[in-house]
Amino acid sequence: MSANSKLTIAAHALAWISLYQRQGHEVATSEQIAGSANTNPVVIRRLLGELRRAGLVESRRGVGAGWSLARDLESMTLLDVYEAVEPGPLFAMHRATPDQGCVVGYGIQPAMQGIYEGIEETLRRELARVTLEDVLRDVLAAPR
Amino acid sequence: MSANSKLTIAAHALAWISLYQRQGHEVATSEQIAGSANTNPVVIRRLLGELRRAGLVESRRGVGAGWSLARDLESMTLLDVYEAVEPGPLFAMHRATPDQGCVVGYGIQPAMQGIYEGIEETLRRELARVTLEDVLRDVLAAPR
DNA sequence: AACAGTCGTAACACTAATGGTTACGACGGA
DNA sequence: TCCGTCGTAACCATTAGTGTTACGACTGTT
Repeated sequence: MSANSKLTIAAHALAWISLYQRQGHEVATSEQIAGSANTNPVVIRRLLGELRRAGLVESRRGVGAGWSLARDLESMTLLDVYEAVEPGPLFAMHRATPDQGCVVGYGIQPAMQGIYEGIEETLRRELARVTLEDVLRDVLAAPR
Repeated sequence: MSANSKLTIAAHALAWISLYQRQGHEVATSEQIAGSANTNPVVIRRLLGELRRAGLVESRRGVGAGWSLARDLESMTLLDVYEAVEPGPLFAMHRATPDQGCVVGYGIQPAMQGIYEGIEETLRRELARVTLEDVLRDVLAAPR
């Protein structure tokens, strides 16, 4: 499947910002976060831009600019982040419309759509059970 | 996320083969299935080849060749199909190793891996709850 | 023995998504 | 006015999925 690390990087960025703020700083820069995540600052800015549209973070411009949390980590779940950065459904239908004259071709899409909806709902429930505060706690619990 | 229709096409093919066999035919050809799914026979052969490796279907060669089910649809779940056609994990880690000198960079991967494992286990449980017989029933239940 | 139909698979092209990089204008505090 | 950072466009590289052509391998039939 997709080698999609957006959810991981987003969680990384949120945990980093929160920890940095707890150390007394007001905002974190995309360059600092990119250094920790070992990627490019533009990648971080793009990703945090999506999180800002979802109301999870805020950004300040000008000198002394950077990113800060818009809400408490406790109130943010992986589902919030997932919906902010992952647009489409988990499973896709046929690329081309199947043969509507065939019984299977006619009925397969409604059948699979119903099944997929149930599965994705379960996935969302699982993602909603994990807060970013949980993530940060797990991060700090890693053995040295 | 990934526009990945392999699971859908695989379910389509299995339902089609089963229905065709219930009508008295021994084997279905990749060309027939491709006609119903509106795709190329080679795509179907590749996909069914993966299902054969997983023990879900069998193929016969020579004249009068084609594909047949290796097991009853009742004993096949979407998880069997999913594992046969989807290789990797649902969520990926960072492309490049994060900064191991940073607390977050050091702890993020074990933390996310633990979380992701739980979520994927839930996904597998959901997929295992749906048999291909369920899928075929839903297909035939589509209103005309 | 030859033929014909179908699988098995390699090779290639096309598309879309993701991620990395450079560049540069916009913004706002000093 | 200057400087640091965001916002965003543009482009490239890589990868995965899909569609297509081609052709050898296999096997029942004639």
